[in-house]
Amino acid sequence: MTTATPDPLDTVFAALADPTRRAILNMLLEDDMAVTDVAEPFSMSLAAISKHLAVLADARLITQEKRGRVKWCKLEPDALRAASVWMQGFGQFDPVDLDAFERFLETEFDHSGEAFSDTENAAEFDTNSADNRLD
Amino acid sequence: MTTATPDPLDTVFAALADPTRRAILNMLLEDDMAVTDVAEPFSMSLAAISKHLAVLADARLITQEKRGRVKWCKLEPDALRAASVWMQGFGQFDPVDLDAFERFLETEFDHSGEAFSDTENAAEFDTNSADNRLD
DNA sequence: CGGATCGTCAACCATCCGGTTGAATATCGA
DNA sequence: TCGATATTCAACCGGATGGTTGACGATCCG
Repeated sequence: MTTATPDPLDTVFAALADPTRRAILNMLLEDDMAVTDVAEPFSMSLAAISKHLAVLADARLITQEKRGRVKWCKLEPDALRAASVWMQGFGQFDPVDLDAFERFLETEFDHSGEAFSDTENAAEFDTNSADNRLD
Repeated sequence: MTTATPDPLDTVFAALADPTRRAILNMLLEDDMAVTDVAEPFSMSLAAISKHLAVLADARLITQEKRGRVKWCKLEPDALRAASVWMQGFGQFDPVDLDAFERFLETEFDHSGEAFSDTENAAEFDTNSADNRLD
């Protein structure tokens, strides 16, 4: 709904602030998934996951398309990139420079290392119970 | 305090999810500031700003050092970089669609190539009241 | 048709969050 | 010492969040 139309970064960062939702994004990195399949590894109700997905969709981090009776969830990385670029501004103590960003993408993406921790890919989430925390 | 020791990314993203706090970070990009000076451009109580700063400090986005009776706030970009790295894992997911990305940016950083600095520094914030919101 | 599956909705609950105000603490400076 | 300045603390409030359960509307399939 988003009746108040807040700053897009508000909703993006708020969506990213929840470990369950970040884990969902990691899962969707692999492939598009149905809601039920997204919910499967988590120890929480389907309704809760459905809400999380709604939050992600509201932040435009994912899109959802209903085909038949199953609703497919798809990662939508543009919003993430926007947030990422916002942060890059701090990393380099410089106003955002799209060209520099593009250069960055081209150079840094090829060493396709595992960028994120994969702590959250860990086959069985139980987001509350501190398994997936290392630092 | 942070009694529950949650994932660092939780607190970082949660801290970034508030426009007042992002504005504060932008201000600290310029220079270290005392709490009172941080509060000055905002139309909210000093106590509220003090709380915001505590949130930022808890997320390690800033550090605070008390010299005399004034507490200096200093930007600490390492945490931001960590979050940034996390997000880049998603960036490489796709061939980068810079056009779509740029469109998204425009909804966020309205005018000019000057991404932040002054859009949110605009002499008087009233973060709730829709001045700096355009979408 | 009728039953199983997919997903959301509605109500409810506990907790967190962002803000307020007023009092308290600490330090500076005359 | 006394008053002004800097900052936090404590209590409170309304609204958002994250979770639950149970009922419900669709859709598939035998």
